[in-house]
Amino acid sequence: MRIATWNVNSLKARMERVESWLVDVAPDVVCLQETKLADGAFPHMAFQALGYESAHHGEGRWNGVAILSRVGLSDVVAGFGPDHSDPEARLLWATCGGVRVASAYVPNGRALDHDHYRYKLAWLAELLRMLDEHESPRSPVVVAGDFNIAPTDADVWDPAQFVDATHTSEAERDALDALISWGLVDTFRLLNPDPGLYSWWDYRAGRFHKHEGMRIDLVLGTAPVAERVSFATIDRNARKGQQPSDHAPVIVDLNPTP
DNA sequence: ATGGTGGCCCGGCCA
Repeated sequence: MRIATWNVNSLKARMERVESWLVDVAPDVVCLQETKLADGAFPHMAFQALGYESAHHGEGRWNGVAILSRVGLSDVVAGFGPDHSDPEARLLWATCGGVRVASAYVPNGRALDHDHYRYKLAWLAELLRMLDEHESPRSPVVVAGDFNIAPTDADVWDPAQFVDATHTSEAERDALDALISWGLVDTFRLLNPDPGLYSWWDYRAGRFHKHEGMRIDLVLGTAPVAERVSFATIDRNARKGQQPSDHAPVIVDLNPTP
């Protein structure tokens, strides 16, 4: 089973690229972030024509997450569940091919002294609470998306540029470590230990061409998922050419269940 | 160099 995550930075602006990428890469499950669409504008039919069922949780102008699947899509839950509201559309769950999948768009944080940073930390705590209450680390669970956190300094081209900034702060990394301690594994890193592997590059200052980016898009999986990982890559080709997203997709292949 | 680019939708916010 091939599972991928991609922050598309507006599905409306990216739809042609996403469609040709689906044909080329042939993923079984795709988690999308930053669709920037209302639910009524989501192109379910276009994805169905390519063989994918889809679910979307959006609010229009900002945020928006989706899951595409050609291995089944059921038990869809938007956000943190009915009893725990989130003012923004950043989380969507579905069961696909025997795996409980979440598409997550973690808040950016903006700045360490900003309210949005406190929202980011609270949001990550809510995600952990939801995992604790509804999922088991002994079951196949994937949380994939744009975490807006670089797990270590090896995931940042120049850590000095992020001192006193978001994405690398101790509290953010502690929150990510709490998810890992719950029982999630950074599946990409299992097969790709080298530094300098990034999934996001700022549009400005030619960062992509200078290989100056960060690895902030993660496919986290519980042990029953991690032990099936056969291949993992970041699809840098999708960041090239005309009108790319500023993120590249992360692709992880799982062996069949034994 | 406290900018730069690109998305929203058309002035300013957000990443």
